[in-house]
This record gives sequence, structure tokens and C-alpha cells, in this order.
Amino acid sequence: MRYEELADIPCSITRPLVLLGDRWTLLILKESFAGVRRFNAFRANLGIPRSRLQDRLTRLVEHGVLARQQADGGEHPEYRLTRKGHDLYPVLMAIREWGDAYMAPDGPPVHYRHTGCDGEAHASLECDSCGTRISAHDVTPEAGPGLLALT
Amino acid sequence: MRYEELADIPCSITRPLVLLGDRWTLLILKESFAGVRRFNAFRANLGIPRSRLQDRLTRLVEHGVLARQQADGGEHPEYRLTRKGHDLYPVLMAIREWGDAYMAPDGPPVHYRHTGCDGEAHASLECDSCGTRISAHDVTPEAGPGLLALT
DNA sequence: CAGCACTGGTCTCGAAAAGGGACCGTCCGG
DNA sequence: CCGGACGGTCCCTTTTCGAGACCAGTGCTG
Repeated sequence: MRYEELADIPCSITRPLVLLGDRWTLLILKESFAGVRRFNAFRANLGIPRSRLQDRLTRLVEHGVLARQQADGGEHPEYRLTRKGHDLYPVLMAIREWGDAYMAPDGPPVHYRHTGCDGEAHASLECDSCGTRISAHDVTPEAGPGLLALT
Repeated sequence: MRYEELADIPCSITRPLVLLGDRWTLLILKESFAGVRRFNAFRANLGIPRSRLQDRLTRLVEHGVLARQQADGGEHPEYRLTRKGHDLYPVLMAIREWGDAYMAPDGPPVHYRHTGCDGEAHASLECDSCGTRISAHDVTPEAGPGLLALT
């Protein structure tokens, strides 16, 4: 189980990827953000095999990213984003922005507009202190508490 | 080949994920951003099987995310980020931010500091027109040129 | 309220991908 | 010019995925 062990590494990129880094998981979440909640709707939109979808939904629920709600009346269950799941939106938007830039020869298939404004959502990287827009070159990694706690 | 077909869907989230959505690809890129360039360095840091690493590096080079440079003298090859690869940084930072929030009980393992400043890099979602920080609730999808071009 | 289509979910089996070595030519420091 | 490290390929086993059969509960319809 070489791969699962990666979750033990103290790295905040590696750990989420053990959950999110597979063919379908982020696509399922993309559908969730588009308002999809029902098992068959995910299936119809993505063409994902039933058993695979089942696995992924269960795992996302276990991780608290989705919540499975089956109204007491015993209706068909719904999978909806939790707060934790909702907070993954910037990840999808960052991917979309890259996709728009490099994989959309005809221009963006979808505009993600700021509701009630003519602007568009834009995933940017900025300094939380001085507010400057920054790139990878402007970043210096430095050990934080999660790493120092191990010693 | 149900899965590969997803790349044909006009969606700027789906298309990048056909390239990036697997166990190792984003982890390899994470190492790249950390300055790793040599085959065995990736291997040592990630514990990825040789053949797998070879596949992924080749694919990333084919997609122009990494460039394989073998100096004419015939030295050991180096894999380094292209502009296109470099632009994936916000994706990794968005994942990191989520990881810091939900998968780092002891606090962030690593601070990504703005060089020469006391602030930290922060992947935020904002409106490119009014500059407001926005969330998924504030976004309205709307057909763009890439979709309209199909009709 | 009986019948029937749909829905979420499980199981199985063949196909595809991942993991883990063995192996091999090239590079390079001594 | 030798020996170890390096990048890369191949092969075989294990794991995961894909596609479909199957099944019990739901809920619409007549």
C-alpha cells in the first residue's frame, strides 16, 4: 500500500490529493457545485460506472465533503456539499481557469459570472498581508507548526 | 474508453482533469514547484514506481506542462516547468489551502510566505471586475464562446 | 391499491492500470 | 578505464476500473 501511505506525510498538498487525486472524485464535486444531488444524475452527467460512483460518494461522505441525506419519509437519498465540500470551490475554479487558458481553443465554454455584476470569478494568488498578486516565484516555503510538532 | 472521451466535453474543469486527475500527476508537479528536476529525485521524494513516473513525465511533456531538457553535451535529462506548467501553481495552492484548513490538525506543515514580506500566499476567488472576494454562491454560470461555437 | 417503471445499491467478471522488481545501456567521478 | 549511479524499458503480479446482470425499495398511474 505504497500510495495510501502518502496521507501520513505532513504536506497539505499531498494529503488532500490522496482523497481527490483520482479519475472521478473532482468531477463528481464539479457536478455537486452545479447543483446535482441524485445518484442517477451524477451517473447520467458523467458516464461513471455505478459501482465506481458508489465508492466515491461513500468515500466523500466519510470524509465529510458530501452529506448523504435521506429524508425520514424514506425518499431517495441526496448527496449535497457540506461546508468542507463547499470550500473546495477555489480548487475547481483554479483548474477551470487553467483549462480556459490552455484547453479551450474556442474560448471559455462557460463564463462564471459574479451574480449581479458584469465581472467573472477569478482564482488568484495573493499575499494576505500586502495584497499583491503573486506567482510561484514570489513564494518562499518555510516550516510551519504542523511540521515542527513532529520533532 | 469511456473516460478518455471526457476530454471532448466542452468544460474547462473536465478537460484539465483528464490530464491531471490521477494518483501521481499533481504530486509530480508539486515536486517540480519545489525545484525537483531529476528523474530519481521525483522517485525518491514520492515513492512512485519507475514505470509510472516515466509514463507521467512523458505525458506531461507531451502536453507541454514540463519540458525535458538534455543539454547537448548529453547530460542527465532534466524536467522543468514550462510557462503552461507554471500556471498550475494556483491549483496546487488552492488544494494546499484546503489541506491546511481540513487536514492539518497541528497547523500548516509549511508556510508559503510572500518573499520579502511577512504575509502568506492565499488562493482566493474574486470578481475581476469589482474585486470582491466571492464564493460558490455568488457565481452564475453562463454559456461562453467555447460552447456557442459548437452550434 | 395493483402493477410497473425507476432509483439507489450490490455482485461478478473480464479489461485496464498500478506496483515492484529485474535488466540494460549511458553518464560520470575517481 | 573502471564501478557506481542514473534514466529508461520490460515483465509479471496485484489492484482498480468498467460494464453489465441482478435486486429490493419508491412512487407514479390507472
